[in-house]
Amino acid sequence: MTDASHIPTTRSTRRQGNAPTIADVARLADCSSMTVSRVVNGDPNVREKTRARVRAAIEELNYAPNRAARSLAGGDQIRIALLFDNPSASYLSELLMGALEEANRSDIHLMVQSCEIGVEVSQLITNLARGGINGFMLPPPLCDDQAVLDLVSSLGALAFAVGPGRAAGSHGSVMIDDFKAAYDMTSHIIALGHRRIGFIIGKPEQIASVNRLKGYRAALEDAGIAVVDDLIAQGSFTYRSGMAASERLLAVEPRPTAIFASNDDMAAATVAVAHRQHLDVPSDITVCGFDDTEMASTIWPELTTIRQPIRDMSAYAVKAMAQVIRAKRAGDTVSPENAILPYTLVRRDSDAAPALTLRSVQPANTAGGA
Amino acid sequence: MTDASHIPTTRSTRRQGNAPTIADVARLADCSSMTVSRVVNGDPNVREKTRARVRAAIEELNYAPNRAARSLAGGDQIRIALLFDNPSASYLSELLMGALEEANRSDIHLMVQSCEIGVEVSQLITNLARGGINGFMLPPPLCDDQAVLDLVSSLGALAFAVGPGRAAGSHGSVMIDDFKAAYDMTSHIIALGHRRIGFIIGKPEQIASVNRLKGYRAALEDAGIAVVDDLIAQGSFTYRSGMAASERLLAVEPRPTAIFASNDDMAAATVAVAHRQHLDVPSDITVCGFDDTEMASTIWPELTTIRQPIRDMSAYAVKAMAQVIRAKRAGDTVSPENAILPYTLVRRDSDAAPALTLRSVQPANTAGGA
DNA sequence: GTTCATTATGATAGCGCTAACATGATGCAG
DNA sequence: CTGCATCATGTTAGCGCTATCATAATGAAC
Repeated sequence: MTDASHIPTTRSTRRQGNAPTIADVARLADCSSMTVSRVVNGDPNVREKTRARVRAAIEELNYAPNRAARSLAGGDQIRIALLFDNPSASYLSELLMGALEEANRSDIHLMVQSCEIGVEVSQLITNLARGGINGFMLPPPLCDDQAVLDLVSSLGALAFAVGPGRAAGSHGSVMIDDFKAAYDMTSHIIALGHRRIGFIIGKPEQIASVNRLKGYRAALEDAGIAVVDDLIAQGSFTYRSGMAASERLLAVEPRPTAIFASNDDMAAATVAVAHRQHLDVPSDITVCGFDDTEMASTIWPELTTIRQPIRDMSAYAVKAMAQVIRAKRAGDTVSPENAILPYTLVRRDSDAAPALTLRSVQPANTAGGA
Repeated sequence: MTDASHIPTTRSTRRQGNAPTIADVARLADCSSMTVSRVVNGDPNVREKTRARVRAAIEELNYAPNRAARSLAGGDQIRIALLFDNPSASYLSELLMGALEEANRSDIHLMVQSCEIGVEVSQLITNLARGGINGFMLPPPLCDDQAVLDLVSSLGALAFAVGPGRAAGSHGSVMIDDFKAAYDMTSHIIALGHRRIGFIIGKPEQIASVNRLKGYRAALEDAGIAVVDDLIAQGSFTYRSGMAASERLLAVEPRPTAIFASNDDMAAATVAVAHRQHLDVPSDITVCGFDDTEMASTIWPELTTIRQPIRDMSAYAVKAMAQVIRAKRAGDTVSPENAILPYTLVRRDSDAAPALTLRSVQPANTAGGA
């Protein structure tokens, strides 16, 4: 038999699909595959004319680079694990969407890992880190756990907190300004004309809770409204706790005309309790939430709330992590960023001016408090 | 300069991290990398002794195969797009978890794509298919859209429906038996002693709605209970529609002692309406839902509902799609399966025996209906 | 036109793995 | 002990892409 191995077969045995390769594009554009690669990756050193030819060829063949090959050849594959303990579905799906999208875009291998917090976590993290995970993306409550953060660092991996209570130093983080958001929401309620505004605190262990409470207090003080302790009730972010807290709040005399809960579940519970007492929302009482979870826009009336850009946050996290990891590999020492992303106050149907009293229409920025 | 290229350098220039490769394992286990590959992939033709040595080496080095390299070399890379339009977060996150996990396990490239249903979808699908996507995983409402299904098939890709109203022929599907689930739930309520059981129908376009209604009717009939049209109200799966429907139902005289809503949002709305009318759930009225979304276990009382194994369903879908795609490539013609996965009736705190009447404790399988 | 710096393109060699084939070891019939 | 099937292992050649270096084309300066 004669040697036929050098005859250029269009498709080798091992080729599978019919997806065009970089070589196909190169052939059509009459250049080397390297040039195609340059065009695809935006290398500036390609003549405009060549670039156009390559672009046309890509278009014609409907070429898309093979990710596996790319990351193999590229060499600096980045592996990030997204660990989560918080089972809130709406939070999680937003988080996933942002992270997946960015990971896909930047050819980053993203592992999604559920884990129960506790003893197991450290084992899991250790295994993952030794298994080649370069970075850990940590949403709450994991990101508020210093032990977890330390463990990740000690394993030489990068920890990145998404939505932590406060930005810590050594690792990176993205978050919103909880204080300012709560301040804004409270100010919004005040601007509506309310003076007796109840507040439901979140789980005390989560630092965000404290910041939100502080924002509420600061807004009242800045508006010259006395902070009444009876109008502040402890909750724990659950619906049940929101029911108990709002029952307490609604029993206070005179009744508050607005209640600002530290998250949407507790706000939803407040609406339910108000309804049971035949109080209309918002004409009898304004109820505002925080987080803009699915609950907020499901119930009726839909809640005015603070929207965290969770999707952007997780996308940001992935991008920032990749940057840091690459820099680390290159030998540079970059200190990871601690970014603050903008929130939005989403106004829906659960807030209104208080019913009885229209005294002091202006924001009342004048007198001192109690 | 002398040729040094054959000197076995431990790390070439292009190696990046320090992750061990198959070659490292082979060296340590004193065999060829091919043998390691065989062990990793479970090829039976490896002597037990060798296998043990390789296993030990893998353990020692903490070796994990490089996915990119694997799928590059393996050749038959499978690319699946998960298209979704339904923005329900809890559904989505479950769906994602299952799909991601399975995709990860089986080295399948999963693309997650949000899309608005309508004109755009066909463009998107066309682009994806021409861009090398082999299969489309379609949750509702996409999977009930025959045009979408047809388009995917016509592009030579595989369509796979997750939770469609009915199993269609040409493409694959996973679903639960909506009829049977609704039948079971209704029977459960009947077994509790209820006779006047209201039902809230889902969106009429979704085929599942019809099946659930049929299940409800059948259970009543089989129990010898007359189906009363006044006790059946149309909803559309939203909270708002659930409120309107349950208000109608609760106004019927004599009042139903139980209401079975076709999904959890409408059931939650029913609870809210009942509470507003100072009806206790479940002592005054039993309320049951369907789907076991996050809402079901958030509100108080937590809802008795039907749990779809969404995670398992999406994992199943990925696995089944991979199988079919591989078979197709191999030239076999497999007709994709239409699987029915088991649901569970999750009993929580929103159901109880009816208050006043304990007549007919037994299921009453006797007399004919109206 | 030569020289050098710059820019544009190409050739080559892998990235880490597995398919396909080749070879070596083993067993068992004759 | 030869012959042949069977099992166990090794060799080789890619998968599709990019890093790296080499080379060719271009322009600016002398």
